[in-house]
Amino acid sequence: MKIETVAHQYHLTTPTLRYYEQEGLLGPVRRINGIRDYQPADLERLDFIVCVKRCGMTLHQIKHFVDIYQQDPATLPERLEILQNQLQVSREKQAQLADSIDHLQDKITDVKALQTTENSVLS
Amino acid sequence: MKIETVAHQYHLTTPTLRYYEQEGLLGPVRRINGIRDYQPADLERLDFIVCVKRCGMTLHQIKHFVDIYQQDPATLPERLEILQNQLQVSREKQAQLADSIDHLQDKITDVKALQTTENSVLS
DNA sequence: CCTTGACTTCAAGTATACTTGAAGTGCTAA
DNA sequence: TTAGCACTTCAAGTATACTTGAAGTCAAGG
Repeated sequence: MKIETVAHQYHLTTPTLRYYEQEGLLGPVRRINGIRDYQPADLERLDFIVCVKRCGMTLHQIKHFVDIYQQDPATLPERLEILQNQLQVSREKQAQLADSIDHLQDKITDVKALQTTENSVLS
Repeated sequence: MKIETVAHQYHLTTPTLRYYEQEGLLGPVRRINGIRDYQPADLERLDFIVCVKRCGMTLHQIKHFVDIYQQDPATLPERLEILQNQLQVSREKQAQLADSIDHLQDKITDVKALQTTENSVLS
């Protein structure tokens, strides 16, 4: 699969994909002419990248993970620890976000009340 | 209330508070000697800043909001629109985060399964 | 054949949000 | 009174994540 197709499917830009590659997060094979050819395994990894990035992992941390992902068996405990750690962090984020959304709703209610007051003053 | 106290209470640093002020998000009164004195109204605004920042609003957007907040009544519809817009964005973020957390949990299950396989191979 | 458009590399630029450093002022407690 | 700490300003530096620009290659269609 070509870079443009991948970019489109993942709602990314082609420079972003090249940037991720430059940072060591991806490494699609190349055709003879140098053109990137994304394989299913690359897309699977991209799924993971998009997922953990949304959870708040930095590209640097993601790189470390994909690095140890290669050397398989010995790194399983570390991989588990990283993922569990990230899960905890993400859950905290989730709780904070839920809280902030509540506050935002309260604020909206306040503004709506103010608007009503405004209208009654004008009438 | 002094800057250090505020920073401590909001889990921010004093340079961050000064930076927010520089960006026009806050404007605590000063004592004669120039020292910032945060009033309850400033803390309320800081509550709001922390809240919408967690929802994903940029400092730039926050500044715009606090700017129109001053000139009160005419800006009520715009304020409402901004808040409602942000609420929608935040809810999308929330949904994506929930989704990513699910994937993360699946990944953890996978790694745990791999570890068990590893163990059974070794035994 | 030659233009068009997607691909390539590499370097430099941008946006956001802080952080750090230098240099100085002023209250407080030994 | 003097040491020390928190306060001040202003400028410059850092981290993260891209984005943009320049210059060039290559395959397909008119």
